[in-house]
Amino acid sequence: MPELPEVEVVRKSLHEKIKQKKIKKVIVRNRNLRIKIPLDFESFLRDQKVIKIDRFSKYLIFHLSNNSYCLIHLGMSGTIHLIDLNKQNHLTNTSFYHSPILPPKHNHIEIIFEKSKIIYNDPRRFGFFQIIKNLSLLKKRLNHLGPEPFQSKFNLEYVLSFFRGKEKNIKNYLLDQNFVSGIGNIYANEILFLSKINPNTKVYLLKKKDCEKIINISKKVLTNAIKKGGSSIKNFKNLSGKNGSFQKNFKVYERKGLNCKRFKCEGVIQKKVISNRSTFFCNICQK
DNA sequence: AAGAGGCCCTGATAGC
DNA sequence: TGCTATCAGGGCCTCT
Repeated sequence: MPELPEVEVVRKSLHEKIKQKKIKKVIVRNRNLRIKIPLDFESFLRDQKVIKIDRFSKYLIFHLSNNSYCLIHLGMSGTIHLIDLNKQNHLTNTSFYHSPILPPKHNHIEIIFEKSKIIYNDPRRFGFFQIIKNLSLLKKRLNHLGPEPFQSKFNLEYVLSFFRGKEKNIKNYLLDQNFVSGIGNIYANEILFLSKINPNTKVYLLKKKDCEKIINISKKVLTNAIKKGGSSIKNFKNLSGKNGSFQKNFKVYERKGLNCKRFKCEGVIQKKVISNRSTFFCNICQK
């Protein structure tokens, strides 16, 4: 599920529902997430107020009342579910994905407030929850991440200087969180299609114009995806109504063998593994 | 230093 | 039907 747009959609809903709420209780059922959850995690969070919920790249950041932070990453399969404790049901008016009936097997963490609770479900356990004690540690923790596509730092000069003399292909760089953060495999494919750039192109061969396109289209694609509520794919089950719909806009992702959607292009979408990730592109308009 | 590859883990699906 | 192989929206680590 989670690239920057999906995480942003989750952040918005969470912020709306639990900001200024006090944590009453925390339950951890499985501490073996990507980062092991320490034994004092529950007691640290208890009685903290969640001041607000931020996001950087694909990370959610809970600001806590004691000036510390809870950093959350959803990995490949992490989802957050909000339960109204009065109704013991999913709140259906949020943008939370997935079925109201959770397979409880992978409900690893619950954070309980007075009238609601959030459940963290993650079958593959590539996600994590981590307490960060203060702002400078938080900055240090996220320091390796490059700018988001929206930031002014992600500009032509930055991109050109990053690419100078580099041998790797462009697909690789869009997925490289040190270069630009927040883009994952789906949006990398979509951005390259809209930029008419072959994912295998070595970055030192890219023209100034190509780099400009990548910058502008990255912003556009992510913004648009956020507007549409993110992308809901695979085993996602509808709640009714307000789910992400950006998957309907996919031009190449999961479209192997289908006709190119570009006006008057006769191409067919190819699928190739590039640096261990499935890569989709048109054999004609992405030269 | 840069780049290739492997690994963490479970579940869904494809192919035999 | 039931087995095995492959693949999945991420990120980190090691080796060369």
